[in-house]
Amino acid sequence: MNETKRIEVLKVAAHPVRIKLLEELMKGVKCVSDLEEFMEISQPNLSQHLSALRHAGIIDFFIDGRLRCYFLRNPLIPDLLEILKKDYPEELPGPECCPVTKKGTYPHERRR
Amino acid sequence: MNETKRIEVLKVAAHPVRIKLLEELMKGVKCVSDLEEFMEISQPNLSQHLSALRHAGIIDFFIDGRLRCYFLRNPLIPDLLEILKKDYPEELPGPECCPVTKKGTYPHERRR
DNA sequence: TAAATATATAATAATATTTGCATATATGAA
DNA sequence: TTCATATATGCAAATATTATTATATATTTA
Repeated sequence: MNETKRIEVLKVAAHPVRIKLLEELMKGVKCVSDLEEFMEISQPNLSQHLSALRHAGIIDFFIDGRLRCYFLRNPLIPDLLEILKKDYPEELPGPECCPVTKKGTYPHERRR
Repeated sequence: MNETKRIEVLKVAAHPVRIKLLEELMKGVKCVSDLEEFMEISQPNLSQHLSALRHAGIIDFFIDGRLRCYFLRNPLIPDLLEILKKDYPEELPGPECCPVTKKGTYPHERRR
C-alpha cells in the first residue's frame, strides 16, 4: 500500500460516523442491522458510509443469507483507532532555540 | 483532546499536500519560503493549507521579522505520520469461522 | 409464488473543500 | 519614505461530501 493510498484511507476514515463504525467492527464481524442499532442514522445513510469504507478497501463483507457481515480489512485501522484513544501531552514541545534555515534564525517572539 | 477533536485533526491532516507539509515540519521548524521550495503549489495555496493546519491546532508559528516559522504542535501527528510509513501486511486476517451475533452466524461464503 | 426482511442504489439538495487569481498587509532595506 | 520581500486574505468557480427521500434488489419464509 503506497502513501497516496494510505492518505486516501485516512481521509475516508476521518468522519465521526465512520470512526464509530470502525470502532464497532474492531470488536468483530457485524451485520448491517447489528450496526444499525448503534448508529443514530438512517439505514440508507449507514449503507452509504459502509460503501465508502468498502471502496477505500477499509472493510469488506461476507454474505450470510440476506445478511451482509462486515469486517475490518485494512491493517492501518487498528493503529489509527489507537491514536484516537491514546494519552498524549497537550502539545508537542516547542522548537528548541534556535534552529537555522536558509532564510533566517528562529524562533524569536511567539505569535500574538 | 477529546475524540471529536481528534477526528477533526485527522480530517484536516488527510490531504496529500498537508501530509507533505507535516512530514517536512517533522524535521524541524521551517518558514513559509523554505516550505515553498518543496511544494509544487502556489504561494497563496500553500498559505491556505498552512492556515487550515493552524486552525485545527496542528501547527503553530513564531515570527522572525518578516518570516513565519512554522512548527508542529499537535501530539498526534508523529504517530499519524508513522502509520503512513510503517510496514503492514496486505490485509488484516479475515474473521475466524464463525462468530455469532443476534442476527446470524457468520461468515459463510465470501462476497462476489 | 407472494410477502417480509435486509440492504443497496439513485437522485437530489445542502454544504464544504479546493484551487486560482487578484490584492492586501507587514517588515526590513535603501 | 519608498521599495522589495514574505506571507496572508478575499472571492469566485469547480468539485466533492453528506444526508434525505424514494425506490430497487436479493433472500428467506409462508
